Amino acid sequence: MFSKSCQYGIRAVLFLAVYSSAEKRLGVTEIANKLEIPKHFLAKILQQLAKENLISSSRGPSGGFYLNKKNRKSNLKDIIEAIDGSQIFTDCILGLKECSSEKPCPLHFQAFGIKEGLNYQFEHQTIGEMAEKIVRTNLSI
Amino acid sequence: MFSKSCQYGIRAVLFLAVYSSAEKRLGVTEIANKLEIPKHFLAKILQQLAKENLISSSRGPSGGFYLNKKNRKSNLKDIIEAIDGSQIFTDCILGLKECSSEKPCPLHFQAFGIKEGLNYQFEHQTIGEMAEKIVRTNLSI
DNA sequence: CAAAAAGAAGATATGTCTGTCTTTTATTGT
DNA sequence: ACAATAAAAGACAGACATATCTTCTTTTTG
Repeated sequence: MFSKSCQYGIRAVLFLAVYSSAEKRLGVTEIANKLEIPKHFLAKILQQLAKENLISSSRGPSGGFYLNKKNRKSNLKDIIEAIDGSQIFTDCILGLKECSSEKPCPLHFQAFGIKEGLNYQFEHQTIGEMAEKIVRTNLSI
Repeated sequence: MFSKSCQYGIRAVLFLAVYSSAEKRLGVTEIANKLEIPKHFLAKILQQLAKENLISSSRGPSGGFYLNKKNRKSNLKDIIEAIDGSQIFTDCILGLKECSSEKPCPLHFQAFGIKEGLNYQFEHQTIGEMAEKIVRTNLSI
C-alpha cells in the first residue's frame, strides 16, 4: 500500500506532532532511535518533508525538527502525496492509462469506492487532531 | 497498491475468463499481445497461477491457458494473494510488527475500515461473474 | 569562535521488481 | 515414431527501493 519511506514519514510526523513544539525541537538521531528507523534514511525523508513545508526545521544547537501551528493543520494525505505521490488516490488500480467512467476497467467502479475510502480516511482529520487522539487513547507510533 | 505482476495477472485472468474455455485455449503470445504485456514476464505470472490451480494449462499443439469451471469460482482475492501475498489484507498499514486491537497504531481502526472494503470488493464476486459483467457492460481489460 | 545540527550530495550495498532469453519437458497431429 | 507446438523452468540483467556511510556546507547557539 505505502512504501517504507511513506510509513516512516507518517510515523515521524506523528511523533513530532506528539512530542515536539517550536520550543522543543527533536534531532534526527532521537527520532530515529525512538521509532527504530535507519537514521540516514529518515534524515532524507524529513528533509524532503521540510522542503515541502509539511514539517519545520532549524539548524544549529538546540535545532531540530518540529511542527508549527500551520504544520498541524495539514493532513495525512498531504504527507502521503509528498512522499509516494498521488497515484494511489488517482491512478487506475489495474494500471490502465485509459480508464475513466466513460471507458472503465473491470475494477473501475469498485476502485472508486476504495479510493473514496482512502480519501476520507486520510483527509478528514488533521495531524494535530491525530496527535491529540494518540495521546488521549495511548496509541503506539 | 498492487504490483505490476498483480495487475498483469488480474487482467490476464479476466481475459481468460472472457475469451478462453477448455476447448479454446490461449497461448502466452496471444494474451501478451492483446493486453500489451511483456510476453516472458506474463509467462512467469501465468505459470505461477497455474501451479496454484487458479488457472489451467496444457502443453503441446493447441495447448495454452484457460479457465475451467472450478477456476471460474475463485475470486480476485485468491489471485491477488497468489501473486502479491496477503499483506495488503492483513499487515499493519504503518509497517508495525506489533499492531492489534489491543495495541493499535494510530491508523489501526481507520485501516481496518479500508481493509474491510478491500476484502468486500475483491471477495464477494467470482471470476466467472466478473467475466459476465465485462461482456455485458463492455468493459476494457 | 567552537560546537551542534540540518542541508546537500554522492558512494556503496542489498534486495525486490520488472523484464528478456534460452533450454527442457510434455502433448498433439501426422 | 517424428516434428511441431506450447508450457515449464531457470539463468540473467537492468531499474528502482531501501539502507548505510561519508563528506562538506550552512546556520545558529552559547
